[in-house]
Amino acid sequence: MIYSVIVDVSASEVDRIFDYKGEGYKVGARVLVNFANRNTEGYIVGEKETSDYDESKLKQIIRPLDDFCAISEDLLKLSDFMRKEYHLRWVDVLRLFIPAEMRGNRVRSLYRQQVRLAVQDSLDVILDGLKPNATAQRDLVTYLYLNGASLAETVNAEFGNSALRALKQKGIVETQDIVVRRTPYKGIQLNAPVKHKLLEAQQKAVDAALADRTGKFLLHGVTGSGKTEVYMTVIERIVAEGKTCIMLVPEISLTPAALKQLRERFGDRVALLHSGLSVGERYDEWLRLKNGEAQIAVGARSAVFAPLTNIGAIIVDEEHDSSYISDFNPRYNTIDVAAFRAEQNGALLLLGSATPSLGSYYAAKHGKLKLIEMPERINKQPLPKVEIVDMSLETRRGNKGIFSALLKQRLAETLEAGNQAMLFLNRRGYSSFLMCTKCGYVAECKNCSATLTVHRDDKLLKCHYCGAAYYLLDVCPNCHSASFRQGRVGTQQVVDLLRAMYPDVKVLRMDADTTQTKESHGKILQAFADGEAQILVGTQMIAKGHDFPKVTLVGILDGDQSLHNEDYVATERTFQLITQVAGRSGRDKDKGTVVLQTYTPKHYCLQYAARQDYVGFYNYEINIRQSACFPPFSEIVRILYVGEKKQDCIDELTEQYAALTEIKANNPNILFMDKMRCRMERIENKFRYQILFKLSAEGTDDVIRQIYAVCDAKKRRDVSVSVERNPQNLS
DNA sequence: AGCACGCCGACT
DNA sequence: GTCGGCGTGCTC
Repeated sequence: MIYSVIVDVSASEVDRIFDYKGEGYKVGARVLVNFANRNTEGYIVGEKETSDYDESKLKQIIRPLDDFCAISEDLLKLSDFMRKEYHLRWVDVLRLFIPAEMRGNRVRSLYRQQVRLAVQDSLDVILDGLKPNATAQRDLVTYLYLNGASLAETVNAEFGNSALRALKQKGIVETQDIVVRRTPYKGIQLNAPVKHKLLEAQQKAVDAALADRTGKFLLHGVTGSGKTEVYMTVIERIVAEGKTCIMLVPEISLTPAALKQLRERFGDRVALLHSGLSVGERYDEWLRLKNGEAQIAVGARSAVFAPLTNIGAIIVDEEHDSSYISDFNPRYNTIDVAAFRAEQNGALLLLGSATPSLGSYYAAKHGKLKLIEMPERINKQPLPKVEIVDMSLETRRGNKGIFSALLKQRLAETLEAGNQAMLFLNRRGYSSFLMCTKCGYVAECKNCSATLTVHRDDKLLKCHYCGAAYYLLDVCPNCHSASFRQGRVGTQQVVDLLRAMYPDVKVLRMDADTTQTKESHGKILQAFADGEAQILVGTQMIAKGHDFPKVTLVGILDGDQSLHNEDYVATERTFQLITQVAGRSGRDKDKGTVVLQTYTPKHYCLQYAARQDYVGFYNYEINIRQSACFPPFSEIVRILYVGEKKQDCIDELTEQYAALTEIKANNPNILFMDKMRCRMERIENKFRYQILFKLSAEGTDDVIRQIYAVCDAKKRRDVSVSVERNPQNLS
């Protein structure tokens, strides 16, 4: 038999099928092959009788790499869809489907010695055969008789290693190597699951979803409306029918509390797939899904590739979350993938959010998704009151600080009442730039076209694009003046200011700088939940999914920040962010308030966000999108040219632009096309240029294929050309 | 991606 | 003379 193999080398030059000879392999299996004179791992993606290549020159597959077929037929089809849809290398897609450490044999199953009785006799008979003074041996035998087979390490710890050795020699016990599964969070204390009676709205939502087992649904439920319970009930029902489920959540919301709840509810039937697990744990959880020991996969976006068959439901929580869009290598949209898998398996797809993405809500409005609404909070609690503060008025009144008078007042009240506050500012560091007041010099990164951010706690200037760090300047390198002006306030400075204002109040900060290690993230949240601090200052990572009952005040320090980007999604993202941050306030009995500071208090986005009026915002924004012809009324495509040599990038772009101009000439689906430098012309010492397209919303498959073809024909080895469909940021 | 092959500059 | 720079081509 001849097998089509994709070798596990991520380079476009070898991302094509190579034929090998072999016998008895399964399509989808991982194999070892000799490629270009060295041994390489590969994936079998097809089998055939004859090869187009000179068959006498075909090499033999060396051996299989696993004792199972790593990639199912379904997933192989999905990989084919993805590589075509997103123009990805086949290997890069296949690599998504298996735990990373399986490649290069860096992880394997964990084996442990198990001890068991080797004889069938009754306990008395066995004990009779042992000397009365051999107490350890007698105890061990009794233990095994009562408890059955046990791990050698447990037994040895209890009865000593010599007892085991002696019994083994006598043939009374035997040992055997067995696979033990590494279970994540084994230590957590599980309580009996709390079964909430579903409220009417929840029951209706469940019924609606289960009424069509192959339907695609958008569940729009305000924060606190109890969506999680709906997901859980759907999963329970589907699993009871003998099918499997996938539930996707933003990585950040997989808190220990959420995991505990899942384990309590579903026990061993759930497998967790996320970055917090150890390598071995992740592999074992994957295997449990693969061989059917677990039926429910829960995890961040990559869990959409869970090795399940017979999937009955795929649930995507917080479907608007940007983490579902992988924005580099390999780029894909998790929701598209989920929809494909759902269709492939005849499963139901349930997308849920309090602030659905505009595209999803539009799809729901036009019948492509079935809309389920849950407009009320569980406890009928009012949503927090949002107070908008006009910061320009504040400045005119002489307050040049970052805190408005109202925020200071609310903060004082909150602390007075013994409650907690969260302050949100989507800008980390101390201040956004450093400028010499005398000559106007601004500190810039030497690898990127970016200004450097001041980081006062480690006395550094940092580049937020490439991570480079420089010593904080005492004097201007240009004119030697020692007087500097600082840019806009960042989280570090907010903390400093708060500490100066309230010397006795504990303040925690959570941003990319304070969460560099894996656990630090959870630690900060836990400390805040435990009341170790009264104020938490953070970037958008504090916005999602955490439930702090004592928080009664949320301050949004710079509500404008993300609003006035040239990006067409900026308004949508701002709305989602503010709604989410605001949702952190007053989750318990105490009523919450939100102070929203802005220089544009009349902006519709902020007005709707303040009223938590999603539908109002949607109607307004969708009109803007329509009149400006932005998604979902069109598709934005960008081709990105990146390379170390500026002229090479420009030359490659120019040539391809010429070819594309011809395509555009007779293609009405290309509404707009232009070439330009990127907003960040240089990142990490590489130059960046782009061609931007606006395509009509429908019937663009053919255009896309032509664009891909032009890109594939690139001539320069050291210029990378990539295509992004609906890119999330155009930096 | 790697690696071999091949063709021009400055060194013991 | 030759060691080694990196441009180019190939991998079933």
